[in-house]
Amino acid sequence: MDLKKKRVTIYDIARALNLTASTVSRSLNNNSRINEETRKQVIAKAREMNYRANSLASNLRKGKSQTIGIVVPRINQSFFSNVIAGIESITNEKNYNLIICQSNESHEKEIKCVNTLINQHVDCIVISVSAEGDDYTHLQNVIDHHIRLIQFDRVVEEIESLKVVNNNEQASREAVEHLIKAGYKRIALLAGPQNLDIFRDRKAGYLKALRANKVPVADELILDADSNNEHDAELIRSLLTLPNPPDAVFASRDDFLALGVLEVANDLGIKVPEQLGICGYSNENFTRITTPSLTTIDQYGVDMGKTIAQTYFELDDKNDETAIEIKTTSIKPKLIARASSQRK
Amino acid sequence: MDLKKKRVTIYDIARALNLTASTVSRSLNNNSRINEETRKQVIAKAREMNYRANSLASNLRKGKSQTIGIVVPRINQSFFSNVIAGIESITNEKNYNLIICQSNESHEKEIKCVNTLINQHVDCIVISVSAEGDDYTHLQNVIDHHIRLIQFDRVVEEIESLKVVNNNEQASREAVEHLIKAGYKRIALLAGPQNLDIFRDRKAGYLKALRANKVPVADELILDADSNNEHDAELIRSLLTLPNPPDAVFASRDDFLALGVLEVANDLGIKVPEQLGICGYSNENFTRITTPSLTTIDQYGVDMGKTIAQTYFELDDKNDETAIEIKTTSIKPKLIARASSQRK
DNA sequence: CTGAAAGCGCTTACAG
DNA sequence: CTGAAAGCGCTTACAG
Repeated sequence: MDLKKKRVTIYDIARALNLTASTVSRSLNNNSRINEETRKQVIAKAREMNYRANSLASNLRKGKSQTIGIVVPRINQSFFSNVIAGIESITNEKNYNLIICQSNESHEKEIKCVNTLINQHVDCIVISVSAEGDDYTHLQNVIDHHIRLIQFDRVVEEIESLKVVNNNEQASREAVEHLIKAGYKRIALLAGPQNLDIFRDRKAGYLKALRANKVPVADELILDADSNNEHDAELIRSLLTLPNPPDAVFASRDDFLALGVLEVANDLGIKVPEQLGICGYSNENFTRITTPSLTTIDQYGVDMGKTIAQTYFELDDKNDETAIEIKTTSIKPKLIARASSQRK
Repeated sequence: MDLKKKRVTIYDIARALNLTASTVSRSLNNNSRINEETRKQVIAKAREMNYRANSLASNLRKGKSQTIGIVVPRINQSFFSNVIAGIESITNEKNYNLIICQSNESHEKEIKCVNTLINQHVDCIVISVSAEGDDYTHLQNVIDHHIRLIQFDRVVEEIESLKVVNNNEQASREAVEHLIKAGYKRIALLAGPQNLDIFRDRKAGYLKALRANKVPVADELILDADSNNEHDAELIRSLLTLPNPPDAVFASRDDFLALGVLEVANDLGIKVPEQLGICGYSNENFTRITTPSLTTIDQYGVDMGKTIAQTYFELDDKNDETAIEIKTTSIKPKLIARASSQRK
């Protein structure tokens, strides 16, 4: 006993107007040569009957969905929500839809998201991979199903796709040189999960900065933080209570880790920035409002998002699958020097 | 010249196995009485051929999409991202998909989001309306198209749908009574846009608290803040520089406004909490880390999200459209008293 | 347990 | 400019 009334279809409109579904469809999509009079009638009747197109049907027929799927670790981190906003600003004009999914940093969930998007026949999948995991056949799968793949920020090098990234190595190098210039001598690195390229690059930038400035590299000052905030405090505490502790920390994983450093330092009675300099990564909103405010690196998320969408539409215009250059677009991030890294 | 190879369909699998599409479909959906041997063969072959179901087709055929659409003002505000996380935790188990849209506080964009979701044939739309706007025919439209509508937090009373809300009046009353008990005497209210129920309720709670405690109501201490952060600073400055200024502010719109109060106070050299008490709303992540930390109200976003999803599935189980009670579930929010409201 | 057939709501060559 | 017909990839009553 299904009481649901059925929705109005183009056939209902056609019947009401003594036309065929073909004509109704053409009128609604203001496509080919249609009598202007007919079109107006159809549009009016459609409105009157409160008609809504069935995207499932039209997408199935057309073989494309005008939809872009986005997979990010977390939608509520500034960087990712900025990228999403950037993408949206472009797709809105083009009347494309966005399906946003979050992997919650779980590799398993990420695979699920990607598979769902493949099933939904999205035209493009935009992804920044989760910290876990090392098997990327699900990304290859996207390509194999003829869906455009665009990776950003946390990209998997060996998967051949369009990529939009920051120059992480350079930004990290600048950040560490900034700390050196501020007079810090024992600069620790809290690195992100080293299975991801971006975090390896940041570590490389750190090492280059030290070497270029003849600052000795101390292995005990280099620690890997996983993506799980719960373990941050212990890790930081172990670092700051070393017999010969650091006088600065570059929390290259993200600002949440930098905030953790600030909090543990407060806890231990270590003065920031006098006794300890801190630099984070990502320019999260909160970095501006801590005391002292946190030095960090802005990744230009909105610009990255726009670039991603533009890249997609450029290729879509060409529509020539053989000619895709697997190009990587790099955006230069910017050091935001604030109080946490400036000794009086 | 379309070079796209076509995807594998159930017909391809059927052909490879000398079966019919019917049998393949049944095997893949492990539905009815299918020979276990056949099923195993089909599954194996599907995997071998890298088959992916076409959700567009199956949803079109089934007339439902196992998808829930969510429309929120902003995905990167703690409260909304918590609600989304809560919904996700339930829908994940049930293998439902989520389409997340943000209205960016624009009424026009909200209408566009809702219409897109209607066209996509989602089974349910979960929405918290934007601050702008007073015409809600787009919500009525959802119902008219036999899509389940669930409103939360910022609900429109006159639209008959399921609603999951906080008791805003009570929470606000408690917040203001907390300020009174802390010794503040001239408590200002920065209210949110008064076209929305929740902000009217919060104002009502404020007024009740004052009256119940025989604190005089001063009209010049009650200001409406719109949803646009850009105007906050001026508004706050005008309030704090009154000839007879307030000694506390309840920023009932949200914590961003409370943060603005803290910043303007710092600017003006007004000491918080000694000279000025502050209370915000929503328990944004950053409220914990300001100096002083901000008193606020936790809305239990994750719980609200879970309740929303559970409510949907309960009704879905009944599947009896006539018997829907248009019930409203209310969740009691909780005052989080921190340093910004506690005089030494 | 399996097959043949219809149909979900569209769009689009093909005719006229 | 409009119509008739096929088909997108599935699912599901109806037979057997």
